[in-house]
Amino acid sequence: MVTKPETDQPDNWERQLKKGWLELAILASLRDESLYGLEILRRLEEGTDLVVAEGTVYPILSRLKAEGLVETKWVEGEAGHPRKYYRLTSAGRSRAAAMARYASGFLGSISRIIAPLLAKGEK
Amino acid sequence: MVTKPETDQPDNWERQLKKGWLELAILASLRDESLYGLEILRRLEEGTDLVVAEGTVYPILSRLKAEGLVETKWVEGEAGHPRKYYRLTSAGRSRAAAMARYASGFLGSISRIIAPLLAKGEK
DNA sequence: AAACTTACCTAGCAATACAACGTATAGTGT
DNA sequence: ACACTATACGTTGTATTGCTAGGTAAGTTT
Repeated sequence: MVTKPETDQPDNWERQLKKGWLELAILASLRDESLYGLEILRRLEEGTDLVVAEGTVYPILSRLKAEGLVETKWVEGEAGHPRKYYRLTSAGRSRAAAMARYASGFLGSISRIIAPLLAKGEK
Repeated sequence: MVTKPETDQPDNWERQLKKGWLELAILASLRDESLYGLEILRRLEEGTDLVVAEGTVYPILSRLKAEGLVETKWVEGEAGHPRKYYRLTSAGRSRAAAMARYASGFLGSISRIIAPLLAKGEK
């Protein structure tokens, strides 16, 4: 019989809270400059709580391209493997702005909800 | 040939951004009082941007109970159908506090990310 | 030429949210 | 007695997401 952890994924909910926000984070990281895949990944690790794996970022980038929110350009040289640089399209820029506006309201709601839970004494 | 909307679900990403946060919102709504299913749903509609359907709330409540985060009590009278009241357990209270702490940091990250996107002129 | 590094990509799986249904109890109208 | 409505709880199937665990490709180092 295998000792199988039943509810022993104490940070499962952490993963779930991040769902959907990666798309916004990636679009936001491309606002001012073109970046390539792994570079985006590193920006997210440094600047946010959104630590992700490669297998997470690339599918999202493919999706964004399929939706016409970003466009790509291969660049050779500089490094071993050629890099695929991603750039926001105008549609991507609009989407990023719309998501940011929605997110702003959403964050306000959540802030109000969790305020009482953050009071000292609640552990 | 069918006229099929390709990327015409303009608010699909809205749904995705909410993923995972309902659990926190529900736990938070139960902090001070016991509520029953539909009452929780109405609180969320009034107090937050988290407009949800019944088919969304009940499975989550079942999950929370299975995890031991809430406990239930049937109450008859008052209304037609007996109501199932949900109450936080001590484990649920701890979880709510932990999620709130994590969420607080997460909200900060997202705020920093989207700040440039909210500047006027971005539409 | 073998090993390492950087970079990109692709199944298959688990978890979530939702629409659309179904069930149960009580009250109201005729 | 019968249909109708309102309230409340529950379930099934589908679409979407993110992740683990692999694989491919190009160039540099030893």
